[in-house]
Amino acid sequence: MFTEVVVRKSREEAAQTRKRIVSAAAAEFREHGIVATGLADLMKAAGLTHGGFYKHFESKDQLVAEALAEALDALTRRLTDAGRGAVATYLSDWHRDSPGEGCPLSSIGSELARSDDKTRSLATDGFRELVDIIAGRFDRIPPAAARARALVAVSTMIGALTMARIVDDPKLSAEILKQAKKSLTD
Amino acid sequence: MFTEVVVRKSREEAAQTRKRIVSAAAAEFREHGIVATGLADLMKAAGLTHGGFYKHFESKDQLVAEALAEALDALTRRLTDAGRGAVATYLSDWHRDSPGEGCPLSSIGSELARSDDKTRSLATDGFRELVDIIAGRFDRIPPAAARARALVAVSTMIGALTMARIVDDPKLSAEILKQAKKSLTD
DNA sequence: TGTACATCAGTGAACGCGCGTTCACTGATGTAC
DNA sequence: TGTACATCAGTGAACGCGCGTTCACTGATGTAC
Repeated sequence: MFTEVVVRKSREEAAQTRKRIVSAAAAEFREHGIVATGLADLMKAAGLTHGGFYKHFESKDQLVAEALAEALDALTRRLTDAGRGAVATYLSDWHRDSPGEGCPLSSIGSELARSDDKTRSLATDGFRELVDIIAGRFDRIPPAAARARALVAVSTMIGALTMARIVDDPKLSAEILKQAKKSLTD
Repeated sequence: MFTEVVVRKSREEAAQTRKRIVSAAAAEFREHGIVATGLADLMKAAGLTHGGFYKHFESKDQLVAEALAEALDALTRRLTDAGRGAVATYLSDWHRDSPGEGCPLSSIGSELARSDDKTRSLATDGFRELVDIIAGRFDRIPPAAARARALVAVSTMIGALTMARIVDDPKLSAEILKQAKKSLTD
């Protein structure tokens, strides 16, 4: 009969709660889409009730921006760590099958094009960083040429991953990833 | 019989109404996203009230499928007509600035990956057709190699168009389209 | 040091609203005889 | 042929539901003295 009605957390715990919400959002948005994900579901995924949301964020849009930033940050770190295997990592079966943990430019790309200024600005920064990482792989050609090639390579990676997920034929899906990998891994 | 040959006005009008709804949906879904587009808005765009929707369709999902089919059909016709200019047409400023009239794989790509079987199957067919059209451009190499190259080329086109729309820097957006065009138009 | 009080993270009900879907109804169109 | 009836596209109200957001409240945490 000891129903715990309210438990006020310390400030440190509150900061951790905030991070938990952002992480849950980063996963849910990428998995189910931004518009299709409700705040109540999101807060539940973070282990909270929906009413507390506005103690941490001003609006859903603000959370979208922060979740995108976290997702992009995790991606660029992962690809930087992968080094020469960055392209292969991006175009892997694991990445295709784990939209909730992968590149947001692919999993919510068409929704990002319709998002607000802050979110699009963060997406732009993330894309530029991806281009830089891939350009670093083309170290035998001049930087300007490497950047130009990387711009196309990243576009190919994003398009290929998106299509590999849309397509309902596993063989075609595998072929898309394989050919894209092959063409980008001279 | 005579009555079967003679066009019955009301039924013909109903058939036209149906087409108008599908066309309005094809535009609205591509412009604002599938989930974000309500049936009431859609029917209004087609000049009707929302109640009549289910006289023509079983569900929103069925309309999504038909609207996607129309959008893909218009795209493949446009690119076929463009001939050698297919890639340039796809990666044009006009296409970037007209998501409601262009390629659905780019404008609603991430939503299609979460759509039902019928819709994903249609998207798969559309993608295959695009690959065939682009493969036709590579007529100096063996068909199998041309197809492999086209698979990557179409992925690049879709990824580049998606990113050109997301990015908030007009110069970067133009550069994405330009470099993708350059790399695909040897 | 202990005590009084202010702060504020989190709860759960409630707000107005729009969603996809259903339904009774209308009235022009199509059919039967 | 005209008349009676059936059909059905389209209307507009209504359904239950979930949305983003607001709010009164709780009670542990943090602060002042």
